[in-house]
Amino acid sequence: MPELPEVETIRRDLQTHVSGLTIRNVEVFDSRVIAGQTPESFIRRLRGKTMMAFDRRGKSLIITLKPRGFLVIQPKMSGYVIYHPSLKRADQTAERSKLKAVFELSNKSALHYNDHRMFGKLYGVDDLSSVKHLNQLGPEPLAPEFTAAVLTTRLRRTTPVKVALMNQELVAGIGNIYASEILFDAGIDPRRPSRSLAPSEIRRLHRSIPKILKQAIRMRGSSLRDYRDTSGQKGDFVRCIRVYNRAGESCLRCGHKIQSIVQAQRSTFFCGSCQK
DNA sequence: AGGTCGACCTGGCAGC
DNA sequence: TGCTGCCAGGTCGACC
Repeated sequence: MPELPEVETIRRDLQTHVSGLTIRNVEVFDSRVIAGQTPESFIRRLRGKTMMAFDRRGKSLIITLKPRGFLVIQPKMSGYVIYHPSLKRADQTAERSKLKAVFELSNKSALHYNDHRMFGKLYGVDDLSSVKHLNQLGPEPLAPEFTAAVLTTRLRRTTPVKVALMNQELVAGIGNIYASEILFDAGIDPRRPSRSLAPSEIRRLHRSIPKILKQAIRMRGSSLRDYRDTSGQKGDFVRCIRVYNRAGESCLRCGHKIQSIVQAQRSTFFCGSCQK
């Protein structure tokens, strides 16, 4: 799915294009994307509300509504949001089979929520505390509070460091691509128990996390398959990827073959020579 | 407490 | 040209 850099890209785009616009109508094409309520109650809750602020927590987008309420979008593996400056009929979009919900806005523009695997969720709530996963998220890795000391505490466990980085309760927003890329950048073997990292290694990791995430945000994220930004464009970070999905290819730093292993049921990619 | 595993879904692609 | 099996950016709950 969209990880932190992709959701942050969507957030910035929406803030630019639809801030202050009112949701005139909502259409839901598959009720499975609506979390915790019927599509009818979701629609009732959102209709007539004005989108005032666009925030991100981890991999979730949080839209603050006026006079009250929030729209939370959790795209998971394959969700993304497209902004259509002029209203289009749903059946005229190229994304028809992926289109799960349409938000018609006050200036005749529209937001389309696409998600072909349908793991993603849309929440319409009055109170953010009712969105359980948001309350369990660890610190934001780009916030000043995310210090090396905080990271040290968070990594005090036996879990392999790659698995720990992907645990949203320890740090919010890092997924499978960026966990591998961050560990390559820091020169740390993903299989190491996270508590075995020396202070100097934690400091390296602590520098690599924002470095890679910010670089990915500048490149507008990674599009391996589904992900698109709000104008339908692919993210460019794929050009900067050094290990993810490169099993058997040469390490761009040392020339050794990139290895692939499975950790916590997810593929991990690393260079056994550069990462110790 | 902390780890692993199946489940949730659809579709693209490699290999036969 | 099918068909089968595997794989995919995430998370949750059941189990050990």
